[in-house]
Amino acid sequence: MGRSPCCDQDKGVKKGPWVPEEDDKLTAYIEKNGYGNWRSLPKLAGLNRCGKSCRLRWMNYLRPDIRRGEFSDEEESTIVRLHALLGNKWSKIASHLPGRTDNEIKNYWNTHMRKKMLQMGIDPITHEPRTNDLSPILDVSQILAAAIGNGQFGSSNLINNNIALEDLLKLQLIHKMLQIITPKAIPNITSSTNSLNPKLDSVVNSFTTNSVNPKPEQAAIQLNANEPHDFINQSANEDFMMPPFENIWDSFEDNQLPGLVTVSQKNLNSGTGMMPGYYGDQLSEIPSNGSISVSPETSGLNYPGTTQHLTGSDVLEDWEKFLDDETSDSCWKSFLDLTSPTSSPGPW
DNA sequence: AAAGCTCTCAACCGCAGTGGT
DNA sequence: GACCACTGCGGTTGAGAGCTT
Repeated sequence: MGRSPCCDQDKGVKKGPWVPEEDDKLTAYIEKNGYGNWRSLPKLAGLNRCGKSCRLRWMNYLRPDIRRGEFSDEEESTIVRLHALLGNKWSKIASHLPGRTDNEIKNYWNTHMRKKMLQMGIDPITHEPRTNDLSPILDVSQILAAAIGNGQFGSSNLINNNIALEDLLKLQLIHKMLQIITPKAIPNITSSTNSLNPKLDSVVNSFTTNSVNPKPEQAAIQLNANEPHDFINQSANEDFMMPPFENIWDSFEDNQLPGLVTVSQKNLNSGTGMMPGYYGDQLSEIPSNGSISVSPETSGLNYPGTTQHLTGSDVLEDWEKFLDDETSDSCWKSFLDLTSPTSSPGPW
């Protein structure tokens, strides 16, 4: 429509907070004449304001039926109900709350109720429980990052402790998977440790990219083709630094996860233990329609014991089975024990 | 006590909708 | 149907009050 703003032709009109004299003038005029033509009202009322500003002041502040003060519990629940129904239609919500203005409700929502809902774990937009609230899992990652950062992994303790390395890799794996599922909710972990030990890095890589899940010892032997290294029996005095968290994973291509890290003694011995949702060492993304289209032919890999999944729910079912499976039971039990706040202190 | 930070909310801005010509 | 005037709405801003360090 290309219309100029209402105040353009009222050059020199006052802006900003209203003073009591202005309020009095506006109130007196409207009480005597009523309101109708906001554009001409300021002149008639003797105000150096634009009509829009006068209307807003009257509607949001001076109107005699304005109700001030705290919102009652009943008003709050009405707002929540109506917001769930109408969204940010503040004027419509206000029409159900006598004496409250759209501006007041909007402000109250943005400053109080939004916060309250977030604290309750409810998404203030959808009014659904927040499914992306992964703070407990993030905490695990934070523990890991802190452990790496404060140097607890910077000693040979880790090297002499396969359990610790296993647990570390489990954490990494979970973190990476969560990043793929909800990349926005799971940020990259940045470690304060910047010096990357290429030896250990290659160990971790061979560990995690090997689809047959080698024992840590085997991985250590493969550490460097040109320079075989006794990783496990490395001297306690040798300065080993854990690679920054993200470096371990940056070596993988997008949407591609490594083969499963050894998860239990049983798996260790059998060399099995593929995670559901994997096609060999390829993880296919679950598209929005829930169906997956990766064939073993295209991936070139097909491992015994893995299922071909057609839908996202298949993958989830397999995950459930995997998590319930006694073969992985000990792995997850020890992992959960390790990360539980009530557990005895772990390797970090 | 003072400086810095956070929070609140009145007011502004731009745009969409509506009705009149 | 095109244009214009006006109203109403929702997002955003910024001054000042309150709180923390």
